Amino acid sequence: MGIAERKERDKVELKSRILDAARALFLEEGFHKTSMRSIADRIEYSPGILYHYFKDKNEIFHALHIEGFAELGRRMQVLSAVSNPIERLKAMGRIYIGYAIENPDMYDLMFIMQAPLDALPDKSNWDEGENVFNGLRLTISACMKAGHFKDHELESLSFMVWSVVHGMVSLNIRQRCHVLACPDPNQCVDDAYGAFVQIIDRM
Amino acid sequence: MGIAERKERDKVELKSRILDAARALFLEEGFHKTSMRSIADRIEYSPGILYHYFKDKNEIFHALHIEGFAELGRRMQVLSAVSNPIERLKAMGRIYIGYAIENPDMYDLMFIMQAPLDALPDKSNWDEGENVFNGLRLTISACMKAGHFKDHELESLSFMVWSVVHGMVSLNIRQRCHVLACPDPNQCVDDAYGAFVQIIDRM
DNA sequence: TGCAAAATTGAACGCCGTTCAATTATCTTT
DNA sequence: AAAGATAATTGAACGGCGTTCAATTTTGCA
Repeated sequence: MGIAERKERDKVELKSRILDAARALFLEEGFHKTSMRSIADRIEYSPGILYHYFKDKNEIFHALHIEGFAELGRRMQVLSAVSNPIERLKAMGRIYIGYAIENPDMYDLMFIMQAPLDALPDKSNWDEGENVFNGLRLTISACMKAGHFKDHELESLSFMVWSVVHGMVSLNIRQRCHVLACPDPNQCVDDAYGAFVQIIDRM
Repeated sequence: MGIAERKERDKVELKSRILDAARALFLEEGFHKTSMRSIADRIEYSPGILYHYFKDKNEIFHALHIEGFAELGRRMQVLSAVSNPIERLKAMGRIYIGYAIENPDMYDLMFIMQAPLDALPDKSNWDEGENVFNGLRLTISACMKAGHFKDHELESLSFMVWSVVHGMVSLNIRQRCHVLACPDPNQCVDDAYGAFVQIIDRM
């Protein structure tokens, strides 16, 4: 039955063409201008077709947000080469921040917007986020086993570390950093992360 | 000219009735369900009237976001009674977090959403945010004068501290905290802030 | 070739923010 | 008190949105 297989290939192909169009529009024009109609326009199909491949708009953006996590995970892989857990933790932060600064819209989709989460069957099952946070948890756990962060609790400390980096980049992405004296947003984040690293180094 | 004054009063009154309706809808139903039509419905006027009192929807939400900052500022006033700068800094964080947890939608509007900023004539003039950040800056500056945070730079450290608390509450508000072991969001934030305070206390 | 099944369409529904000519209400002047 | 001017208010209309679904076209098979 080669035909059924070819049909399956066609379906997969159109699905990925839809995602290509959605991704391009999202990165070029932003979330609001990426409408179901504009996606359909770009692939030269009628709007209705999108609903045979995705339940709704949220599901399309959920798929895109998974791509973002795949890329972030890829970047995190270099960390396996860093054996010192404290160095690994610091490098992890730099990678996280680097991804956010280089892909602000993707970061926004992954960690700020509601859309991708609304496509989740069960809200407490955000696997993509869980993977990233687990990486952080493991690294901080290794730091503690190596004698750092005495008198701290793993979970709270992990969440606090995540909060520092998320706070910095999300304040930037959502335009709240004009209150800072430093005019260059990237510089602000680098400096503030530097201050955080300095603190970590003394723990 | 009592008539002109009464007319002025009427204008102000209707304007605040519009804001009352917008505020109520926003807090009851969220941003998306607070449409110009639903606001107009609630005050029993036609939709067009809103545009004689506000330039657009963003301006309405800008006005609401100012109310939020007024309340946050009011809460911050108790800090003048805390003379020890480190204690003041720690209390400031608790007030900030408390406001965010008790008014998640308002916090979202003030520090996450784009709408209120899009009503700003000049994006770099976000006075409300600047006031809050200045309070933080001054307190940290006092801490440094008292001998804390040696080898740290005021601006970077202030931004980092802001990032910690903003990160914690915004990850909560935008539903990214289900990855945490602790099931109660408030508890997570309290514990993570506790970890941060513990670090500050040793600096 | 004809028929069932699958893929695709595009009009329609009920929303949205915004605009503006037309209408109504109010104040001023005679 | 009437008429005219001014201000306040209306509501229909525009173009857009996400989504649905009967109708149509395309495809695979007997």
